[in-house]
Amino acid sequence: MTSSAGEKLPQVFYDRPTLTVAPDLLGKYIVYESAAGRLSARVVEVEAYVGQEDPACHASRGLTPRTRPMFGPPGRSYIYLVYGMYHCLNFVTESERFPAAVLLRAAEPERGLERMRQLSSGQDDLALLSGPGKFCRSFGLSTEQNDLDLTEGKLYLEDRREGPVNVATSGRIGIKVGIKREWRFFDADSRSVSKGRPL
DNA sequence: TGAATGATGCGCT
DNA sequence: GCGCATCATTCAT
Repeated sequence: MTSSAGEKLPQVFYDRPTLTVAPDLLGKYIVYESAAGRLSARVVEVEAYVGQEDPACHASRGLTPRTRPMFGPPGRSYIYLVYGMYHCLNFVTESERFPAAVLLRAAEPERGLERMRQLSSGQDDLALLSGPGKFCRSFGLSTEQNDLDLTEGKLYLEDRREGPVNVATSGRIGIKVGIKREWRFFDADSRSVSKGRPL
């Protein structure tokens, strides 16, 4: 195939318990073959949103047009608009009909830095992808990329078989319910994790 | 600390 | 159907 160094993560990677997939995503590479060139970044911060019993999960209010991707098969994208101006990218996990996903919160830029600077002018390179909204803006992602197959198309994750990541956990950020659950996972050695509440 | 900014979904009529 | 409170955020003041 045309893949470079890494291996595209297959559907079985996503078809596992969300709390297993989330920390496993740290150290993987998100790749987007956009019309303006190839963008890639190393994932350093994610959050898990698991099922209808999780009050912070969008799916807690049932199946709606917006949340439909989460109820679909694993290995697809779920992108939505938040606060009227920012987009958030999630990776759908677990089997079809069980709504769960991992929110990508931060990454370290790798390829396509010029393009990212163009899309998010005025940011330090290190801050380009340090937050869910910033990530989508710098990658040029919007609801047009919602519900894409991450195992087939231009948006996907790569495993480069890096060494183990120093995984740390904390409560999730920016939500009012379900805060007790320590379902935020980040690379403790990365300087690119998002701001937000302290640990 | 709060303003920007708009789709979503709930609770009414 | 219609209106309004709610938001998995960011940046400027």
